[in-house]
Amino acid sequence: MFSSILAHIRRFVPLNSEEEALLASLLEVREVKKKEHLLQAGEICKANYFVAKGCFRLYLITDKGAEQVIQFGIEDWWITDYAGLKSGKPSGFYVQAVEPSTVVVLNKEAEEELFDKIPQLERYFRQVLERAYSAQLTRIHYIFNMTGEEQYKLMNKHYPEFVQRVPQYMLASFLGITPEFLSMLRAKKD
Amino acid sequence: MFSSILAHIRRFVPLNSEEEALLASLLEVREVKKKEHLLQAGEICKANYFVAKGCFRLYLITDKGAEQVIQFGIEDWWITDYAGLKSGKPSGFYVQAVEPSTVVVLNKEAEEELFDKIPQLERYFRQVLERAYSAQLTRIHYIFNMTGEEQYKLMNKHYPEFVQRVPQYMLASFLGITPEFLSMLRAKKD
DNA sequence: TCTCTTTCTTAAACTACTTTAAGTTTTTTG
DNA sequence: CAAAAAACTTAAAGTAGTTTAAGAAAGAGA
Repeated sequence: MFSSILAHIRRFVPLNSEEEALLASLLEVREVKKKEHLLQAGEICKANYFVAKGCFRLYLITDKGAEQVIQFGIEDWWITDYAGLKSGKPSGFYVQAVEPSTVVVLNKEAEEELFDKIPQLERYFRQVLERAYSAQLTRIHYIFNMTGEEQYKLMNKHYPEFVQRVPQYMLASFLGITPEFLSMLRAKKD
Repeated sequence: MFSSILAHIRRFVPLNSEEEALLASLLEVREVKKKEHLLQAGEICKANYFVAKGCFRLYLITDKGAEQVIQFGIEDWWITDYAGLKSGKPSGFYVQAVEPSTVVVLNKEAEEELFDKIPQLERYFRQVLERAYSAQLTRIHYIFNMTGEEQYKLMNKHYPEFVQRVPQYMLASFLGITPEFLSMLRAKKD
C-alpha cells in the first residue's frame, strides 16, 4: 500500500522501521475515480497528495471562464495548492484526477505531527520542493523562449507516453496554447 | 551584520543564542558591486545567497544570444541556481547585482553543517521553498492569462517602487516582452 | 565637464497565435 | 447498443506581440 511513498522518501532520507510504521499509521490511501476532485475552488485545502498511481491536474477557472491547467502530477509527484494549504484560506484551484488513480493523503494535522516526530521529513520535503521550484523556473524559461510548436515537440521527444496519456485540450492548456492550435500542430507532421 | 537574516529565520522558526552564534560563524557577508556576478554560466554554483540589501537578477543567455531574466531577488529573498547547487553540475545561469548590494552567503559545506546542527533550518527552508514554488505557479497563471500590458499594469499597481528600481529592459525580459513593446505600453498612459 | 556607453523611444513591416464557427470523431452512460 | 456528451479537427479572419532600424536621452568614468 505505502511502498511507493516509502521508497520515494528513502531516496532522499533514511527511515527506520518505527518511522515507517508511524508514517503508515498517519497516512491514508485513497482511490480516486477519473474526473473526481481532491480539491475544488472555494474549499479549504486540507492535505498534500502523493500520486502512487495515475495522473492529476491542478487547474483554475480564469476570469473569462476557461480552464487553465497549471500543473500535472503523475506517479511519485506531490500535488496540492501549497499556498492554500499553508494559509488556510479558501483555495482558487481545483485538483482533479485525469484517470483512475491512487493517492497517499498527508493531512495537515498528520503533517505537523510527522514533522515533529520524524525531523528527517522536513529534509525530504525541502529537497522535493527545491526540485519542484527549479523545475518551474526552467518551465518559465521554455515558455518565454520557445514557440508553442517547439515546446510541444520537446515534450513529445522527452515524454512521448505522457503526451498520449492526457487529453489534448488539457495538454494545450498546460502549454499555454489553444486546443485548435495544438490540433493544427499535430496535423502538420506526426 | 546578520540581523536581517536572523530576523527572517525567526519569522519561521525559533533560534536560541547558541544557534545564532553558530550561524554567524558559518555565514559570510559580502558586498557586491553593481553588475558584479555571484554566478556565471559554466561555473559550478557553490552557494545560496540571502539578499540583505539591494537587488539581483537570475538570468540566462538564450540560443539566440538574448538575455532572459528568470527571476529577481530583493531584500529578504534567497537567490541561487538551486538545480546547479544541488547537482554540482556547471550552471546555465547568471546571478548578477542590479544595484550595489549586500548578500549573506550560505556555502554548500556550511549549509550541510548547519542543517546537521540546527535541524530547524530544514524547516525554515522548507517553508521558504513552499512560498517560492507557489509564487512561480501563480506567475505561470499570470503569464498565460494576462496580456503583457495587463501584467505590467498589475506589477505597477502592486510594486510601483520595484518597477522604478530596475532598468526597463530587464523588467520587459522578466515579463516576457520586448523592451520596445514595454516602452510603447508606458507611452500609452502613465 | 566631456565623451563613451548604456538605456529608452518611435514606427513600419511581419508572424505566431487566437477567435469564431461548424462539422467530425470518439467516449461515456443508461 | 443507441443516444448523448465529450473531445478533436479544419479553416478564415483578426490581434497581441516581435523584428528591424535608427535616433534620442540619460548615466558613468576619466
